[in-house]
Amino acid sequence: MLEKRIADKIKKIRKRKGYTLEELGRLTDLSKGLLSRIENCQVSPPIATLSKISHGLEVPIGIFFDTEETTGEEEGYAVTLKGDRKQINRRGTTAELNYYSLSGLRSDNLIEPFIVKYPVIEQKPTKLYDHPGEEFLLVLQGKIDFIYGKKTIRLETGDSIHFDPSTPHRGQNAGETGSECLVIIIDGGKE
Amino acid sequence: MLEKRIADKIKKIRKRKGYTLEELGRLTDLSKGLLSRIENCQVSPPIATLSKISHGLEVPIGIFFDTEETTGEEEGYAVTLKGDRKQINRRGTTAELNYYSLSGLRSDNLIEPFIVKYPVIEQKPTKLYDHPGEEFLLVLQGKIDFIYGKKTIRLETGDSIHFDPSTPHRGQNAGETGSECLVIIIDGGKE
DNA sequence: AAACTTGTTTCACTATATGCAACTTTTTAA
DNA sequence: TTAAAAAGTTGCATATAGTGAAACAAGTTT
Repeated sequence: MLEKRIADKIKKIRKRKGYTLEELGRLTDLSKGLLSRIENCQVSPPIATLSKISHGLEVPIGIFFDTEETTGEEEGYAVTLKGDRKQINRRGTTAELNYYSLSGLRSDNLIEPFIVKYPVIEQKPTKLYDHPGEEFLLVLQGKIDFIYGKKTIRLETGDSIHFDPSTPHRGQNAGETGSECLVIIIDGGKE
Repeated sequence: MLEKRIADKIKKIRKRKGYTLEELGRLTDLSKGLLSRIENCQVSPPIATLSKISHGLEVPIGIFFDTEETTGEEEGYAVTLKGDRKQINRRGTTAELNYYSLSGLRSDNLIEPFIVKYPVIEQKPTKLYDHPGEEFLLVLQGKIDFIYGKKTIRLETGDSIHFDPSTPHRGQNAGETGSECLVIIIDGGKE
């Protein structure tokens, strides 16, 4: 029962990361045969083995033992209804901008989606942000002046931009009404 | 290291509950000699054994693992104006669905953003897709029935879902009018 | 002091996890 | 449709976890 849950999780995460048994075997220093038997619940691996696997998959070992309710999280998805978006504070973010997370998934994910609402009136000039990874922005409502390095790019509703966020950047409202953007950030590997 | 932490926790809880090794042995169906070796970190017990211990101590097995340190987490941009979206064909995609790429960046990127337009009338039942990586979908217009494994999830305009695409999935229009979704796909590491 | 409790360790033995290689199944290529 | 390659499974030999009993080394109690 417990082993079954753990086995399923290992397999799911391995698949999500696109590894074969052999590749995970190389990452964990375990034979692919053993990994197969673990995923098929034919053995009860010792802690040391489970630890190797969690390292190979780059997930905290604890998630194998979470007894979380079987919401979508267990199944591998997380829905965020329009009215249920949670306001968040991203590091380095002014209080004036409104960020709403679009994902309830846990931290071992690549995608970090949220909605940013830009008020009509721009307060004090916000500073530019830069960080590793990759970023994508789609204007859902209103229009935006997107500052990227030394350039400013006008983006209207429906326009989008895909860019390297290591260049200092930020958006600011450009219309008579407030604007709304979908933003996707991907962490560039590890920190 | 990990075993040490677990060992210490077991011993601490056992002491707190006032059990001797022999008593815990009776509760768990394990020999006191073994329990001693586990507490002294001389063996790496399998999950099954750890499970017995957690039951005997009446604690959730997860607490042995709850350290929760999250491991890891040119111009460089490409704008796509609303009218300039390029129609594309994704592999394994029926011709009936309309895909529009949102990125002009070169191919070594993580993010693959596009717009999918679902027609009102569903043609022949499309087959489900599965692939490694991660996926995010936001309904821009209309409503969608999102099929994920054996579940079907109704998503209205503004709703979004973040999910593991290794489970077979697909969306289909659910309203009187056509629907439009933003979809972001991330390749799961290797190719 | 002796008797008792608790925990550690040793021994021979059994049960199970592991690596390796052979095998079967699935996927890809042609 | 085949043949070849890749991914996954399984059999076997070995290493390690697990058992029970008993010996040992503490610390308590009377």
